[in-house]
Amino acid sequence: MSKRVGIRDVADAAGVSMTTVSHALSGGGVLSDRTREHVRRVARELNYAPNRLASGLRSQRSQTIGFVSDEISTTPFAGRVVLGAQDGASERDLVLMIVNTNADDALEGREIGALLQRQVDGILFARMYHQEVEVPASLAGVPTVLVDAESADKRFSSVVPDEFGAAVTATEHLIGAGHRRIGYVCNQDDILATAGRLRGFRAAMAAHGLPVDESLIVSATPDGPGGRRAALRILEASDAPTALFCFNDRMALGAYQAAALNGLSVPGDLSIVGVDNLEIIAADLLPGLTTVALPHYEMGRWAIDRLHRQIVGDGIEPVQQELVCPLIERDSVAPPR
Amino acid sequence: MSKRVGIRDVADAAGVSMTTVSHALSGGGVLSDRTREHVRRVARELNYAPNRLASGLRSQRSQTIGFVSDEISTTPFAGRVVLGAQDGASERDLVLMIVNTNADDALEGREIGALLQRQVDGILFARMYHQEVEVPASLAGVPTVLVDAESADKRFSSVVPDEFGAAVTATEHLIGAGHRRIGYVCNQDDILATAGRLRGFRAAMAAHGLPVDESLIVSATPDGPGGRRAALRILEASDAPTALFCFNDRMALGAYQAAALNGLSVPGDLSIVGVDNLEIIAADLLPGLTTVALPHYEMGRWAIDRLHRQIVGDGIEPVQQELVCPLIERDSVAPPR
DNA sequence: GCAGTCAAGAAAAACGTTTTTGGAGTTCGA
DNA sequence: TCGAACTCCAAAAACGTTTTTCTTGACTGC
Repeated sequence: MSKRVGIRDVADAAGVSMTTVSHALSGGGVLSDRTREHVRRVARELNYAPNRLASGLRSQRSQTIGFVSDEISTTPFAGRVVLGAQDGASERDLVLMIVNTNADDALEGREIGALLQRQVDGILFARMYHQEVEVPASLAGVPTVLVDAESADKRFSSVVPDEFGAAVTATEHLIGAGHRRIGYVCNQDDILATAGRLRGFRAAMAAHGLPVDESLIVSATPDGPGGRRAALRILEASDAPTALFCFNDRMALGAYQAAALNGLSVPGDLSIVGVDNLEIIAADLLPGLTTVALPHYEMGRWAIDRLHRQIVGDGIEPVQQELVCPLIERDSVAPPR
Repeated sequence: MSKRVGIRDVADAAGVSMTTVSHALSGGGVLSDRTREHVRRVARELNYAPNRLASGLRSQRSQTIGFVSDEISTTPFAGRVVLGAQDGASERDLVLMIVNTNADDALEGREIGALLQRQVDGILFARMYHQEVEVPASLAGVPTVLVDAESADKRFSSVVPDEFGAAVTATEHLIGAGHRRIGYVCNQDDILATAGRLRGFRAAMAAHGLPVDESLIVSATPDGPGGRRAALRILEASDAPTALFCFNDRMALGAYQAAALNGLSVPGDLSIVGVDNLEIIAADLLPGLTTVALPHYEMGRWAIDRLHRQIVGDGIEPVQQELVCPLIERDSVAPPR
């Protein structure tokens, strides 16, 4: 392993100047096709790979994107968003620098500083649950796209799931199967997803002329035990529903347990639809859970695409984008008895 | 937002040379305490943050670590490893560049190249399931630590879970509760985890003088349906076991389903222990699943720590490290009837 | 009181690129 | 035929640091 091969070595080997090599490889400048081809071949033979630190220093483009997330840990969602962003980045020869802030403002400031010091060309500011955020002041001059998050400051582009549409899709799927009394296992946390899905549920019911029985809407913590408690409450109603729409798949898992405890079979006695398409739960449940997928991967890709255009293209207007949530049909929905 | 403030601005403002500023901030060189303090205060006032591209270019230290993973997507494990690595990195003022190879060798080569071009100081080469790997030739001269992976090439440090110990812990927990006939819901894939846990299971049984009934060891795909199938097979034995050790939590979820299908209650009629401590499954199951946690977070941290020492300290010997897997007790284990 | 150390800091070189400027040869219009 | 315009490429400056080398003055030991 001798010395790393630099642009100078390529220039010498090809019998041209460094300038010419740079132009030949980047496609810039005016060069005869013959020279360009020649240089490229020599570069390939020498296995030349430019030092991006140097090139970034000179050109003020590091070809690197910062990804700031609040918690990458507990859910597999984070991974999907990151994966989408990475795939998009990879296609554009970009690399992602990922930092995690543990929802700690001081740490967030430090980590963003670390990214800025490394001259990232732009930043993806991501949250793991769809929510409203305040964008840190340090990002003022930096191209930034919000992921699974929205800001009151509309100068930032953002991409979020269409929560309202997701709930409409799920509810209409149940209505389409013939259900008329439908319960909603709701999240008790006051986040944008909660409000959006509840509105969607009501809107879908209304659109089909179905009354919403408020006693069939019960809120709880958005996890298995919460779903179980909420579902049990709903099922003890005198006129129990034949179907349940659950805020997410973890709550749906709880609803399965509640059904089992009440001696109800899914989907025979009770149809269930979730949201998230949490592979690990939805596919492993018995029967498989019909659910509405959140477009995590797509959000990651969309965000990189947008960010990249904001960086290279000039004067692109910011956009607030909502992405559709597709229904994933499995076996937890059937016509009512 | 005028021009970015550089080291030259600090020098001018403090009335010293750039050299002095550099030394004052980095702690190197010989400077009087008075000058050092003065420069530091001025730098803070100006909000100076060095350009890491430039400093990396000159010092050949980018303060950046590459993280190469095969698939960050489907499991939440990846997130835990990354989080551990990030926390470790953050403490040392390092940043992680994360790339994903989708288990595609060509892409892997390209992505590693992208990292190397950006002059990462070292690389974490991670797999999402404990397995044997061939380290790409391009990493030959680069400080590298293997995470959740081992190589025949012992010049690389690596960190993996103690699979054997995990199985021993789980099995002994069941034996300690009084069980003597224990089934093993095994993974059919031939990966290191499979072999290690099976050996651990056998060793623990043998250590307590218990016979291993081969018909109580059934392999299947390592997911919910696989676990269900395997558990059903085991439970149809004439002399059914009173406890099941499952390769992972997803299979354990399948075992719960099998128990329910056989009218067995957990843990009254059947005790179950899993591996992974997949929060989403283990905590949401009813009853909560007792399981052995895999040290993903710890592996990430350990790897960064090791890598950092390999980078700064010279001539550190490579180490193959196994990390212990702690038992997480919930409610799926009880004495046999 | 003089060569030799030493402390403190400045000047300059270096890192590996990209970009700007410049220069030699060719073609072209008048 | 002469300058202008163009083509192709090279030389040099620039990016913002760190590191090496150099300078200056003060202090030692004898």
